[in-house]
Amino acid sequence: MSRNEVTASYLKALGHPVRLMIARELINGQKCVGEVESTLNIRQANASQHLSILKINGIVDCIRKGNLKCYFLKEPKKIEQLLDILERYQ
Amino acid sequence: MSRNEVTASYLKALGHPVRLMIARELINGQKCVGEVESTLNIRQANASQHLSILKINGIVDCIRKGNLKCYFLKEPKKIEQLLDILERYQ
DNA sequence: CTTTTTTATTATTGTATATGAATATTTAAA
DNA sequence: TTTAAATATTCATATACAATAATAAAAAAG
Repeated sequence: MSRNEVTASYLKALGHPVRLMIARELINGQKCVGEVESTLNIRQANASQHLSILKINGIVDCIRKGNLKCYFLKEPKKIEQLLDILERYQ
Repeated sequence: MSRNEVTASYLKALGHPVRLMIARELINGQKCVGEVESTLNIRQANASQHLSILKINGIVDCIRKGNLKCYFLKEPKKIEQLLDILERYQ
């Protein structure tokens, strides 16, 4: 994939209301799948699917913590900066 | 649309390789549809459709110049900053 | 006016995406 | 080692998106 395609894919991954909201939530710290599920009020499978897309695109990563799998932003500052720019004055 | 949805839609509009490339091209100044078409080597209808999506999402605007319709970035600095952040170290 | 140039729209078709239900997998706890 | 809890995957279906061809519309030039 070219750099343009990689960037487009990254933007596309963020360009879904549920996934964007997940990213927002993760700014405040890591969350396990169940927390994402209940915070956003979506189905378990759906949360897992969206997290998978974010992971594939390098937006999040995860670690297992016992029973749970905790997802976190790989580059939280980057996400914060993006949102700052996107929503400044909006 | 909520702020989250507006932002997601904006990201989604940019999250297509052709549209992202159009945005890149427009950083260097406005282009008419035919120029976009030939620069990116895509069909006329396709260029027009992608430009329409960018316009609907507030990424570009256009002015008629005689025969032509010139498209330009509404917030070129914003696009530049986004790309800077997205592609820093990539 | 008619013709040409440029851009937009429509219709079609194929592909991709999103969601939910059901099931499988993984890990920890009993 | 079974059972329960958490997460992932698969499958089915509905919807959205992308690209093309064909056509329409708008403006300028002749």
